[in-house]
Amino acid sequence: MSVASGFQPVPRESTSALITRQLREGIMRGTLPAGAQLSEVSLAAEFGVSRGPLREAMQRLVQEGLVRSELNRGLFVKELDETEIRDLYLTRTAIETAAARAVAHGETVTESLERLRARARAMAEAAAAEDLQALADADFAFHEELVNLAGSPRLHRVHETLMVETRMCLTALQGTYFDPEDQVSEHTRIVEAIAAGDDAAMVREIEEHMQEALDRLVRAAR
Amino acid sequence: MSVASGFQPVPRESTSALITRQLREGIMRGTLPAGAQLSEVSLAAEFGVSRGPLREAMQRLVQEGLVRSELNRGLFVKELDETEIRDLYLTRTAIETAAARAVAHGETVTESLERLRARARAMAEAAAAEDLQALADADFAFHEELVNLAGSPRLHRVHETLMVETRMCLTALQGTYFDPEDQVSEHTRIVEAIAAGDDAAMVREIEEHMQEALDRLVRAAR
DNA sequence: CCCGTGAAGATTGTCAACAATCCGGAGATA
DNA sequence: TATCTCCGGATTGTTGACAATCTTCACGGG
Repeated sequence: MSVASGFQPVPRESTSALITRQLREGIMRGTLPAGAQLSEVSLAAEFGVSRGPLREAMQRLVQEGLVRSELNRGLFVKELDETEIRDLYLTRTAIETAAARAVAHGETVTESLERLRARARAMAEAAAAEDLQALADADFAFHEELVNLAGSPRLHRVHETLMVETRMCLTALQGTYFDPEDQVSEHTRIVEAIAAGDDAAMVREIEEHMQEALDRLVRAAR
Repeated sequence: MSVASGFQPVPRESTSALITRQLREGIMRGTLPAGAQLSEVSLAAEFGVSRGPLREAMQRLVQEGLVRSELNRGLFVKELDETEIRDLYLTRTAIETAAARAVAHGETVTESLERLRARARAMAEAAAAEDLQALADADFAFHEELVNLAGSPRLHRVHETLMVETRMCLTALQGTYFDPEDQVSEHTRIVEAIAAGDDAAMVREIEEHMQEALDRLVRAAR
C-alpha cells in the first residue's frame, strides 16, 4: 500500500482553527472594525457553534495580538495608533530583511527570483491598468511570496499576523490614492538587489520601501 | 479622588492567561518534555480548574507554536529537530538584530548601553565563579534586556516565544559544557558594536554569536 | 503465523445551564 | 441640582455532562 503517490496528510483542522481563520479575515477586511467589541453569543450564533470553540478561537487571536482582552468586560479588536503602526513596520522590516537574506543565500535562488519577478510583473500590470485593488493584492502577494520562499515556519507565522495588521490599516484608509509607479519600482529594486546578491543593498532597499510605505500610511491617516 | 499618584491599572489577568504562563514555564523548564502529550483532565485537575479555561490556554500555546494539536487525538509539546533549531536561531537573529538597531538609534542609547553592560558584567562574574546555571540565566537576561530596550511590543512578543524554545533546547542538553569565556566575549562584542554605532558590525556580531550558539547546540545534540 | 474484525476504555470535542461581574439608569437624599 | 445608592439587564467566566472519535487489545479466520 506504499506507492508513494504524493498524497498529503488529510488537512483536517479543529473548529477553533477554522473560526480563528474566519475571524482573522474579518479583522483584515474591516468587517470587524478596529475597537469593536466581539460579542461571544452573537458570533457563536453566526458561526453556528456554541461559545466554547468560539472562545478558544478568541484566545488564539489574543495571543496573536489582534484582539485585546478586558477581564469580565469583553474582547475588542485591537486599535492601531501611529506608534503601533510604526512598530508594525519596524517588525515587518525585521522579518522581511531576514527573509530576503535567507532567499538570497538559499539553494534555489534562481527559481525564487523568477517567482518574485512574476509578482513584481503582476504589480506593474495592475499599475498600468490602474486597478488599485489588484495593485494592493499584488503588493501583498509579493511580500507573502518573499517570506514563503525563505522557507522558515517561524518567519512565516509572525509575518502572517503582521500582514493582517497591515491590511487592517489599508482597509481603514480605503479610497486613498498612492502613486502606483513608486510602489512598483520599489519592489523591482528589492528583487534586483536580491539578484545581485548584495546583502547591504537588499536590506537598504527593503528598509526604504518600508519607510516609504509607512510615510504614505501616516500621511494618509492625518 | 484624582490625586494623580502614579497608580498602575490593576493587573488582573484572565485565568487562561495565568495557566498559559505556567504551562509555558513548564515547557521551558522541561517539566513538560518535548513530545509529551498534554492530558486535559489531569492538567485541569492539577490547576484546580475545569477543562474550559485549560483548553483556552492550550489554544494560545498552539498559536504560539509551542504546542502541536492533532485533531481528536490530543495536544503535544512540540519537538525541535535540527531543522527547527536552525530556524529558531534564524528568527532570533532577525529579531535581535532589529532590536539592536532600534536600541542603537533610540533616544536613550547611553542608558541602554549601561544596562546591557551590567548584564554582560553579570555574565562575566558567573563565568568567573564557574556557576554555569547563573551563566545561562545571565545569558538569557542579556538577550531579553536587549529586546526590551528596543521598546517594541511586537519584537518583544515574538522574542518571548523564541526564548522559551531556546531554553527548551538547553534544558534538554543540561549538563553539557560550553566554554564560558567564549560566551562572555561574544556578548561584550555585541554591546561594544552598539556603542560604536556601527550598524554593520552590530549585525555581524549578533549573527556570529547566533551561529556560534547554534553550532554549540547542534554539536552537543549529536 | 499473520491479518482483519469488533468491542471496551480512554480521551478529546461540544454543548447548555449556572455563577460572577459589569454597566446604565431610576430613585432618594442633601 | 448634584451625588450617592441600589436594582435590573446584559455579558462574560466557569462548570459538569453528553457526544464523537481514536487507541488498544483480544478473538477468530485464513
